[in-house]
Amino acid sequence: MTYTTGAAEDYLKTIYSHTEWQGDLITPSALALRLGVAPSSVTEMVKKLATSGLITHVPYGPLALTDAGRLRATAVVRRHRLIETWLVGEMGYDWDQVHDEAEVLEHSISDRLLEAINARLGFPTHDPHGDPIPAADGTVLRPPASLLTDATVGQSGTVLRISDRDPAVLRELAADLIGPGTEFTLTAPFTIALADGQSRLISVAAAASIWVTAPD
Amino acid sequence: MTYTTGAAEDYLKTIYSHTEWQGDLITPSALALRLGVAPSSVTEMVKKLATSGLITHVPYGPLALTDAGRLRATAVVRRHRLIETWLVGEMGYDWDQVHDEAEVLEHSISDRLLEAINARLGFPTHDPHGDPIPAADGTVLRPPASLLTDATVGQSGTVLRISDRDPAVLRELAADLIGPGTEFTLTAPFTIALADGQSRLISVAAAASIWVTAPD
DNA sequence: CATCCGTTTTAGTCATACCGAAATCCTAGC
DNA sequence: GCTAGGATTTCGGTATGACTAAAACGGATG
Ligand SMILES: [Mn+2]
Ligand SMILES: [Mn+2]
Ligand SMILES: [Mn+2]
Ligand SMILES: [Mn+2]
Repeated sequence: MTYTTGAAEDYLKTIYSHTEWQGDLITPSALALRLGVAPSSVTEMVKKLATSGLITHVPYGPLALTDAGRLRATAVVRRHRLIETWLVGEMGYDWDQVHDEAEVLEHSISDRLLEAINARLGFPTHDPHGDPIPAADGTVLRPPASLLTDATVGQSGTVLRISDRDPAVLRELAADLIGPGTEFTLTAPFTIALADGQSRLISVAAAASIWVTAPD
Repeated sequence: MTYTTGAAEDYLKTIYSHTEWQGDLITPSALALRLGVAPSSVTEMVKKLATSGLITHVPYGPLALTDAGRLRATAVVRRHRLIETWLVGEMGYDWDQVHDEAEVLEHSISDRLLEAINARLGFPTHDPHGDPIPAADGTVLRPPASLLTDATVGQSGTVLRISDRDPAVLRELAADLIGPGTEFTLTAPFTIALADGQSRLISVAAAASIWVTAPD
């Protein structure tokens, strides 16, 4: 019933994250791939999550969070991102070093401690990677964004977020002083001009991790 | 081999804690009692811990930590107490509210984060309850202490630590402004006179939780 | 030397999270 | 419409961890 192991939370988070920037519902096979487990493992967990009223699932169809599931998922995401923000803001971590620690702590920190951290940080709205921190009620403020790899030459905009999946990418961009808020113009695939006129060559891996303001 | 689940850490911690102030080795039945599990459960865990080289155990005899086991145990205690100190010092917790949170986090926080917390706190030597924080190498500085219930009338001394087992006791003492460092003279079982001349009536439960400097 | 208490053995339970192989479903393309 | 092939589920397991009651055992004590 009140089934909330760390594994279940990770499934919920992954289901939620898939829709967060990609838009469409996730399929069991995509979920298996993302989590690095066999499809049959997904089927099993899906059964438990559906029984607990956290997702809906028509057999052979894609997965969708229920309201309860979305609330639980955003709660985990909220923890993850607040913890990351805290590690960078107060504990001396770099933005490429926070993910693993947050991945563990998001399952064990109490609500009370989380809110204490939140208050200390001054109720931040975004984590170090530019990801919005869901509110306690599950609300998320997320502006339209598109990948730098989908941008056209000449397009200008602002970096909104960097996927924190690949630490090497984060280090590359940190060295280039590129992060959320950076204003740019794409001058070639993938070279960008910064506001101060400097030019930066971006690796393909990095470009595929950078989400920017949607073009007009 | 490198067997370190949360449960195993709790067994090690409990074995260690028993010797910390009581002195003698713990027996399986005492351990079972303290942990709230059946004796057969202890036997099983003891087998695993012994196989992993963390404790020594002659059948039907008491339990003793090996050097490796003691190091692991003090490491967990160190985490527990640093976390408690941090919760009180920076996160607005009262000293009767930190135990449960520390009980969970002590198993999931990383060494790196622990050391960052330690540094922020200025490398404290004692937790909010007056318990010494073991060093990273397992060293513990612990002055001789005895229970207030064992003190004789007229005896003077300083409160060294309060057992954090019972939150109600902690709240009682906080209301009386009694804590580690409080100087006192025992005027009756259990009334103490404080340095400013004020007198305090101490409940039996509280007196049995207060450790004071050993009499000369 | 018998008794009895603490300890261990035995034989299980229960929960969680996996997996591969086989069966089944669904649909896109013919 | 039919069918092949890919996705999904079912089925039968494995593995681990933590726990238990009941029975057998051992050893110190009276
Ligand atoms: Mn992250
Ligand atoms: Mn992040
Ligand atoms: Mn404690
Ligand atoms: Mn303490």
